[in-house]
Amino acid sequence: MKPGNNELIDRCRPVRTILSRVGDKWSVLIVIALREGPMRFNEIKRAAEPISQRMLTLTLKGLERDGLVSRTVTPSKPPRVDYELTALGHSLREPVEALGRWAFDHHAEIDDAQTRFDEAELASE
Amino acid sequence: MKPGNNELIDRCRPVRTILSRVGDKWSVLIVIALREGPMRFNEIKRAAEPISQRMLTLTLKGLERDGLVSRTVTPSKPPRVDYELTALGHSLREPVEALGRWAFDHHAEIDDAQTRFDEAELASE
DNA sequence: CTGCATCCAGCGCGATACTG
DNA sequence: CAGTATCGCGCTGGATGCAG
Repeated sequence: MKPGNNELIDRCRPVRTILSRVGDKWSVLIVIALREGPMRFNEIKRAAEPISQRMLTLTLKGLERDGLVSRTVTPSKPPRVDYELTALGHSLREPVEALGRWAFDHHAEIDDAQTRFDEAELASE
Repeated sequence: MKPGNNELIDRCRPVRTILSRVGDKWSVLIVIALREGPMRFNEIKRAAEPISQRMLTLTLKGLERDGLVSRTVTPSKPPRVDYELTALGHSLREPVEALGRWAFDHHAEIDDAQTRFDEAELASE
């Protein structure tokens, strides 16, 4: 086996971890929602509808743990919590938006491919 | 509610679909493995270790359905099946590799952030 | 308003065994 | 070699209720 083969996996390990963040159901949506400035919990919830409260909490905590989002509590009454992209979070937007553009540009092709595939499958059954 | 809010979701819907492909556990690994040319089923399996046979089959079928990978059967004995990136599949490599570079460049920062977060969490318990 | 705890259904995915 | 079929566990994620 050529050495290159195993390096593929090794070099991809950290990448895979991050891709699962990016690929999870809500992370990207939240990162994009926060692109123009800080937002409060329920603002994000409305912007990212139909996210459930539970998943918003969990996703925000994950993003905060990864250092992509900062959380600021203002202990007023009622309490106020603002979320904002960190510098790291903003730097992630560039490659993510590139992927978004790709998706936008090609989703018609993908739809077509899927339709053709499904029809071919039906025909052979 | 401002109209802008819903556009966010609507414009992201096709994007989200594609992000789930990209974010799933094996798709990207396979796309990268195929970057230099066609490979046979078991070649990919070895390159993408420790993928299970089941997941390789399913992932390849998904990629084929999306038009990212083509499947060519040579009915010899034993049978031979080659998988290869389509033009669409190759075009996906660019944004994916950009994301990969971002992940590679920043995974140390993310590790640090996670460590700090986890320590802060421990301290407060 | 913000967020955690609990319960619960669905299915992603791995292990294993079998076919052409 | 290249799949398909089946089973089962664990995690994801939704609904609801409670707390600060």
